[in-house]
Amino acid sequence: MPELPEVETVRAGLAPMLAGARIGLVRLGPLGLRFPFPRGLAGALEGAVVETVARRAKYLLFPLSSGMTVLSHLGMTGAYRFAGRGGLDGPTRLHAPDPAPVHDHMAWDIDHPKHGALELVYSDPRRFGFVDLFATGTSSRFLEGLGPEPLSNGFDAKTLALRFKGRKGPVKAGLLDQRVVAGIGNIYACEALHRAGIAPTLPAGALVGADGAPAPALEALVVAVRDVLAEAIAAGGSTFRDFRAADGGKGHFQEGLRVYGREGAPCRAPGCGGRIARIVQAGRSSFFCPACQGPNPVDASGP
DNA sequence: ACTTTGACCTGTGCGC
DNA sequence: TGCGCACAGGTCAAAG
Repeated sequence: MPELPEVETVRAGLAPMLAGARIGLVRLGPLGLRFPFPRGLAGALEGAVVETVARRAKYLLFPLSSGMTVLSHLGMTGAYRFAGRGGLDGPTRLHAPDPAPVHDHMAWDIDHPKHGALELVYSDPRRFGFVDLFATGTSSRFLEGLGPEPLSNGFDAKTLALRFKGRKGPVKAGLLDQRVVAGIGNIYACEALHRAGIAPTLPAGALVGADGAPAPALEALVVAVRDVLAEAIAAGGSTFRDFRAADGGKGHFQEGLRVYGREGAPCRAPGCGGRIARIVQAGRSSFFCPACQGPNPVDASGP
């Protein structure tokens, strides 16, 4: 489910309640998540103060006063919510989206200097999420090799050209490769390609000139990626199916989606008149407009 | 070295 | 109404 804008929305929702809070009792479900909970997780959390709530790519990071950092990935269906401590009558529980206790897998009692005693609950029906624990200042294996943050200065056409050069696979797969650029998922890959007018099937390497310089379309793609992610963050993410922010609220960027989930609907590009198509690439749906995307922007000046 | 395909799970929505 | 199937925002490991 959650891509960078949704994870950022979760981060922003957690931070005011969690940063500065001291963690009390930690409860971990017996099933674990995608992987078993790391050994020592509860011990690292209990008694520690959460220093900040940070994000890298689609990962949430909780650096603790104990010198450890907890990393959390939401998978497809992971969600955090706050509840009143110890039962159904806490005030924040009222905002929770229909709690389904069988899918609650982790809960932290927390004590915040301003907000008092609360419980932070992680639920994840499909259990594709996972948690890691590492010493602050070292790294997690999940963070190794990640590409640049797409909204940072480290992401530009030059660095993208370096990673796309010679790549024969489709540009859609290139955008989803977290080593190329970190945080883009299926929705925003489709949206960015549409905004840049690039067919998802175009080989990534076709956006790089023989001299390694980025083609104009690649410059456009960088702008499109930054724009769509920034707009989605401003809108609180996309609640396509079941994404919920930590306060239980829905994002509303799905209204701004131009291709994702719109198979058969008219293209929203001004004056286009095409219809959105869906194809499957690498086992995942790609939505695009055959009329205004590609098929081959780089060869426009070719033979 | 690279790219594609399962596998991991549960829930939902659709066609029959 | 009920059943079976396709599909879902993720990543990793194995197979090509």
